[in-house]
Amino acid sequence: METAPRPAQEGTLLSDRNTGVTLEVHDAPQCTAVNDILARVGDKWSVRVVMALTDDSRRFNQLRREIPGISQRMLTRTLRGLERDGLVSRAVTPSVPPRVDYALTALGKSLCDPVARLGNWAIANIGKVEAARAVYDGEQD
Amino acid sequence: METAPRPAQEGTLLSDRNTGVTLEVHDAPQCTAVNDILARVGDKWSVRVVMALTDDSRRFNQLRREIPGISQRMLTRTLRGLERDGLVSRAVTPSVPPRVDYALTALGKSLCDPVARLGNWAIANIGKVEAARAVYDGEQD
DNA sequence: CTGCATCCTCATGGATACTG
DNA sequence: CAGTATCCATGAGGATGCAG
Repeated sequence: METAPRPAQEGTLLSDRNTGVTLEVHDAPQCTAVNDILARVGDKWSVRVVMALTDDSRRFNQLRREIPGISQRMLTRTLRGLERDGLVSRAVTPSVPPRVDYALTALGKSLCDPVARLGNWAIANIGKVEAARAVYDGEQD
Repeated sequence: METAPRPAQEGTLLSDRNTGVTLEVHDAPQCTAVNDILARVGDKWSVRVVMALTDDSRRFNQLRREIPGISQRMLTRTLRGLERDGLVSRAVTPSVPPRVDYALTALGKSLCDPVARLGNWAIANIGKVEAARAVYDGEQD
C-alpha cells in the first residue's frame, strides 16, 4: 500500500494580488511544515493562550480565569504543546504552594505577527463569511 | 447549566513588538470570529485547496491529482465548506460528462495574504520548532 | 496551586462501494 | 467526471477525581 507515492507538487504557489505577499512551496517538507504550524495554531485553544500571554507572563490559574471555557486538562495540554514547540517557556518556582509562570519565547512572539494579521482578517471579514453561510444554508432547503 | 456565563475578556490584545502589528479583540463575538476562521483555515486540507486555486480555477479531479493524499470524500467536504463560507465559487457545466470548475472568490483571494504570511513564518521557523521538539522529547526520558 | 489519570463523547478524516 | 453513502479508526476535548 502506497500511502504517499508522490513527493507532491513542486513550486506550488500561494499569492495575494493586492499586497503582493507570496508563499512559495517548493517541496513536500515545506507543505508539511505549513500544515504542521497550521495544526498547532488552528487548534481550539492555542491562539487564546498566546493572546493571554502577549503582554506579560501568567500563572496557570491566571490563564485559566482569563480564558473562559477552557478546561484544566486542555489548558495543561495546550501549554505543553506550545512549550514543546518552543513557543512558550515554563518557569517553576518551587514554593508552597508551587508557582509556575508561563511566557512567550522569542519564537512565540515572532508568531504573533502573522497570527495577528490572520486575526484581523477574521474580524474584518467574519461578517461576509457569515452572510455567505446564511445564503448557502438558505439555498439548501 | 451555564455554558458561557461570562462574555469573555474585554480588550484582549495580541501584538508583535517588531512589526507593530496588533490584534485587538474587544468582545466575545470577535474572539469567536477569530476562532471560527482559524478552525476553517486550520483543518487538514483547506489551505492546500486554496493554494491549488491561487493561480487559476480547477476542476474536481484536477484538484484531486494536485493535492496528493486527499480522499475524494475530503476534497468534496473541504470544497463545500469553502463554498459555504464564500471563499470558493463552484461553476457547473451541465455537459456529459459533467464539468465543475472551482475558483477563489474575491473574499477567498483576500484571505491569501494573511495565510501566505503565516505559511512563510511556518517555512522560516519550522526548523526551530522541530529543534525545540527534539530537545523537549529528549528531556522526557 | 498545579497538575496527572481516567472515562466518556463526538467530530474529523480515511476506505470502500455505489450513482447520475 | 463528479460526486453520495456507509462504515470505521483515531484523536480532540470535556468531566471528574486524585496527588504533590
